[in-house]
Amino acid sequence: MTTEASRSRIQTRNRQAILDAALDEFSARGFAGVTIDRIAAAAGLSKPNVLYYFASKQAIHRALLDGLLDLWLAPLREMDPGGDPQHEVLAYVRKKLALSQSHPRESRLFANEVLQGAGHLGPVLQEDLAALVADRAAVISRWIAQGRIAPVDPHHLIFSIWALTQHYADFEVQVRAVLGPGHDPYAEAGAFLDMLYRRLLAV
Amino acid sequence: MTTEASRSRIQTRNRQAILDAALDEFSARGFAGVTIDRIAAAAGLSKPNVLYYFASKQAIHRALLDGLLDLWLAPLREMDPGGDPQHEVLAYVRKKLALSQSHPRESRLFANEVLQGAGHLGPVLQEDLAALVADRAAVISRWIAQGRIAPVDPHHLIFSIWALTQHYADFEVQVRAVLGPGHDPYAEAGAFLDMLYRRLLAV
DNA sequence: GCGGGAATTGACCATTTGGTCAGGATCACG
DNA sequence: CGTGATCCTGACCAAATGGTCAATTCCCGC
Repeated sequence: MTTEASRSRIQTRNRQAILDAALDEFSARGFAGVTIDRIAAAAGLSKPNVLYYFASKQAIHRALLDGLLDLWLAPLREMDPGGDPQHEVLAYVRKKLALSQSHPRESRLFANEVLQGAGHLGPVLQEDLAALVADRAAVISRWIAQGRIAPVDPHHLIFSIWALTQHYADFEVQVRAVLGPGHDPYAEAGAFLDMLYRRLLAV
Repeated sequence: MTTEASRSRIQTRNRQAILDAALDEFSARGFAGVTIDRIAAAAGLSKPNVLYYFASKQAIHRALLDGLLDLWLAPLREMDPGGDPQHEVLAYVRKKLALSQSHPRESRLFANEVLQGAGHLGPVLQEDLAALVADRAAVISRWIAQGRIAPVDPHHLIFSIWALTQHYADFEVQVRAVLGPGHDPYAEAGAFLDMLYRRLLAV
């Protein structure tokens, strides 16, 4: 097993360059649309050298996908069952939107993957993801039962947050085409979503 | 120019079979992930025969994309500026959700395309789409000015409708993984979205 | 500064794939 | 039925691509 510490400086640098280049490529073209040559060029390496660090194109893709779900779900994990319901949901929305803004490539990689049937993510989705959501949905249900937020379907509330926040990363070209220049999509989205969830959840 | 009427029965049938098979494939794997052979097999034809009907793989893809935007935007076009604001928005949401349910492949094809930079759709997006949205945003702004719905950013209101409805088609595997069996995602989504937009727009 | 493992590469290979083409089968129609 | 146009196919090609490998260069600890 190659541990993180056991890697030389060159290893670390080149592996990182490859993963970064690959994230660019895969998120913008999908798995099949990418060639190892492109990744190599973008990383400033030769093709055989890329294959010296990763066994195959698949392996690069997998390395990228591993851990992606963790990053993606972190904000949901951070939702505090003991906090103020309305504040917790709004905080989640804001964090998720910030994630779309700071990690649009990851968002698109994820979208590409799910869109195309989630081959590699499939099992993880049904286990980890479903479990986490079930847990959070239960928390939200409790808040509703206590009359602290308005009644809504907790699952679809979560879906709505995913859809609304990821939309700005995944459909960025469309958003920009529609808004035209001179707009800050994320700033406007922040205000809009804040208002939306305030009104939706107000008792 | 080959007009619709000038096509023989065989032409019509085979072109249709090819487009249908290609829609399956492209929506599920993206442009690069599809081979002409796969399309041919799915359509029950040989590869050269497919190329007898379409000049290239690109041509099939383009044929699919042409007209897609029209289908996609039809419900927005149907929004009646003279109607009741709240009813018009809710009707739009319902139609768009119904479209996701009845045409998930088209939704995913569109998502794939936009996600990957909208190469072919790009120009159309900036012209037709931007113009239509600008027009509808103006209508919504008027409704707000008249105090007939609550104040919201019209552009982001429209984005939210796209995001929330298309999510159920584009991320279907995720939605199903989270909900588990025994759920009717679209029925639940219909109720949820109805409530969401009622609360958002209530004066 | 040197020895050995790590890093890198040019050349190469097999397979896949988009696309062509010449000819054969089939159909519509007089 | 016959004939011309439409429809279809097997065989083929060139380019692209994932991946291999032997040989070479580089780097780091001694």
